[in-house]
Amino acid sequence: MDKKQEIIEAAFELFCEKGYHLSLSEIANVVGIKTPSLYSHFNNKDEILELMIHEEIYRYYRFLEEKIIEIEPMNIKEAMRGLFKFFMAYFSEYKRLRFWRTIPLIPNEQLRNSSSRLIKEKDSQYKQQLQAYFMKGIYSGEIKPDVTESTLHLYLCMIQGVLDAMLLYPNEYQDNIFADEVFEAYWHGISAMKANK
Amino acid sequence: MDKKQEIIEAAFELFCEKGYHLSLSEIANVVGIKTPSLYSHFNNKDEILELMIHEEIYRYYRFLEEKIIEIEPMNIKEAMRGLFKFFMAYFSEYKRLRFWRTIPLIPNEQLRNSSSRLIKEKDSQYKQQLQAYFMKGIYSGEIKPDVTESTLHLYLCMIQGVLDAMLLYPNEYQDNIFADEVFEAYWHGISAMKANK
DNA sequence: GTCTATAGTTTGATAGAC
DNA sequence: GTCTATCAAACTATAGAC
Repeated sequence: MDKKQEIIEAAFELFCEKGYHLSLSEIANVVGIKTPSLYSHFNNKDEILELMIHEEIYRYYRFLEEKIIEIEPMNIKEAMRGLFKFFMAYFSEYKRLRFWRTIPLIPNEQLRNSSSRLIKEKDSQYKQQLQAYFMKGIYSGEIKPDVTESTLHLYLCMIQGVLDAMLLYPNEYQDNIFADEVFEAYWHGISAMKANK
Repeated sequence: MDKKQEIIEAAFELFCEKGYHLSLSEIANVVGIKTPSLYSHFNNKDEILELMIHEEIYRYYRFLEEKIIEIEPMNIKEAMRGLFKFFMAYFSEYKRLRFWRTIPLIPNEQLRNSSSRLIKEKDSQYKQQLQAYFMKGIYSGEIKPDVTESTLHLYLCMIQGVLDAMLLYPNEYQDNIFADEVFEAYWHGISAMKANK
């Protein structure tokens, strides 16, 4: 494999574990070279981190876009459940949870900002698509007609909240029973159906 | 003021900003002494951090317990809204948001575990109280009778999710309009009242 | 309790041989 | 591209004078 890519992947693993303060010597050790050799591929530490972080962000949103397309033909409940399960599946790898939670806490302001900005851009794109699906669910009569778009925000908050629980209680929320029940509680609140026990 | 306490408070500020890798020289600088003088008050860096972190955790849950008692006589909607607003008020100080989000990511395993354990203990206590209030709301007819206790988990997830948005988008979600609307969307889903638009 | 001086380690980064 | 040798800086921590 390309050495440059190997370095980036090692940096990813270490970043998930140690955050911004991963050391170049650890990276070099993982890929089997000495620290100064890293400088044949990158100009400095931040360049490695920036490339690695942006790569994972793009990768994640590529997955998400695929999923968004996949759920498009479904009815709104199955679509929202499917997307919910996508998040649970992606973040069932604990290191990914740590990766995303670490980004807003990066001490290097420039790197933190460039990463946060990229996430915001991508976020607003897929949320617009989601918004459209949601409205369709209201028009089709699957969702109660009197819900506001804040109900979609509630959905997204719910997802973040479940991920938080998974971060604070690793091992305990792996089975996803907790997550599934929270989703059902959410759906129960917005469903137009009366007896969907 | 007690020098020891001054050190702890300086450590808190710096921890919120830089996480575990705050340096002793920065702490010493803030409180106006030289680095080695810190060792007259503490045995090592981790001891400062552990004391500081545990102190803030206790402080937070003391506030929370007070609030829990305060909302007890209210009807369930006002109680849940009041508690929600408590979280928003406490975490409107950005550094506190960073403090709590940093804890699960502390690289020092021992410190991370001792802190996480304390949080879990305190969490389970207040969640039991909250559970009791919630059930009361169901029995009193304010909450739809067919909701499960996962609906309470949804409430807690919602709170975490709103805080996440505040962390990723500082400045933008300060006004709390977003937060209030999400709460209303939540309540709308569980309220027994039909036309509470 | 606070200081100066200092030890011992690790870090990110560079120079230059091969 | 990778190495050895090396640098300057930062870090936690200790010894010992006052």
